[in-house]
Amino acid sequence: MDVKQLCLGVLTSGEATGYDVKRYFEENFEHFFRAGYGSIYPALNNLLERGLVTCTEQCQDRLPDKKIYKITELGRSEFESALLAAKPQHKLRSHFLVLMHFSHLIPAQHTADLIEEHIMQLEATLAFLHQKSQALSGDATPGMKFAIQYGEQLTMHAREFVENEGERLISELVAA
Amino acid sequence: MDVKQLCLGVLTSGEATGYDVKRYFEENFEHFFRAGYGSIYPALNNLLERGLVTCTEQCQDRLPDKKIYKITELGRSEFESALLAAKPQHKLRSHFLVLMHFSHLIPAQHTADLIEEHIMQLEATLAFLHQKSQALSGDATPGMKFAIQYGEQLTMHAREFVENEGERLISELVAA
DNA sequence: ACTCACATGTAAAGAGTTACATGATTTT
DNA sequence: AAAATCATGTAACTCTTTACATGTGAGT
Repeated sequence: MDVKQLCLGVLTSGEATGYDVKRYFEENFEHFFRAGYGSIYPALNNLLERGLVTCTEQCQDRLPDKKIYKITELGRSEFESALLAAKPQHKLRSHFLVLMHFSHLIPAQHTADLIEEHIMQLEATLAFLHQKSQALSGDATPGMKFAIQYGEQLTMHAREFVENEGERLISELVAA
Repeated sequence: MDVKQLCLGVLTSGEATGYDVKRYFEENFEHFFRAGYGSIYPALNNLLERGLVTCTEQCQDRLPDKKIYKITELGRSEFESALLAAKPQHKLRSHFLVLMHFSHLIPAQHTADLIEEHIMQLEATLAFLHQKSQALSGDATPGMKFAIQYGEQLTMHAREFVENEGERLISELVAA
């Protein structure tokens, strides 16, 4: 499951430009898989070379040409194989927790600031996912709902933990 | 916050060999930051070159020589600066959620298997963190406890979510 | 005047993972 | 007899991030 395959996956729900694919990533995968233009555009060209997608160039009045990508039958079966072969990895990479682990080496105020910043980030994510979750339309599949609600619930619990235990942590650091 | 800096951080709590550093990663950072020998050994050599650690070679009877690394004053201040400069990123990368998002493209049974596998992984992590959390000794700092308990709590909530909503997801997929 | 949305890409650098390579000792 | 623990490292590969490079149109 790399960016190439994810782009293919995005294209299973319809034609899209590289720009559209990026937006799809942002709107649906933001909390568990991110990709920038620097990996999406090369990925689409790679899929094109391998015949997994086709590309139609559409000239636009004053804007640059659009390249509209469409998945082929080969691409669709390739994606389905990839789904069946993929291992369900699930990994957190948190500098925030690294910093908390070493919080005895920094001023307590700095730790407090980091915690507050982290809570604000969690709240932003939560606001986004909550709105997504509320706006789930009929064409969202059960799996898509599951992925969004997973993010929503877990982010909620993370905020709760960090709010409660964060305060305790600060007071213990100040006391010491 | 890369592997080099984390190695430096590990060495703030005492001398260690590359092997020891790896073990420290496994026992303390497993749920939020992982590193293999392939990044740890080169990292330690880099720190040595930059004078942030010193190295004492200790011959052993029948085993290969040990290289015992120790942080220098320069290393210590470098690490503290790194802690102050680090951004508290916190990112999940989940192929599991990708697979759930696209679960309408695979057999319901496969989704069920993936969910079960994920639950088992969560339970393994939970068992590990729970034991860690229970065994927290007096020399664990409040920050270290925070990082472990964060993992424990969030993994617990994740398991709860996946157990409940996973079953609902499967039944919705089967119905469709 | 500035920023956001639209639109596409490349190149270089940085980071991490995996496989390879070696070998003794202890435990199962 | 096999696997786990101790112990170090390299090389190739994969992957991602960041910066660069360019430009219009609409809204504030």
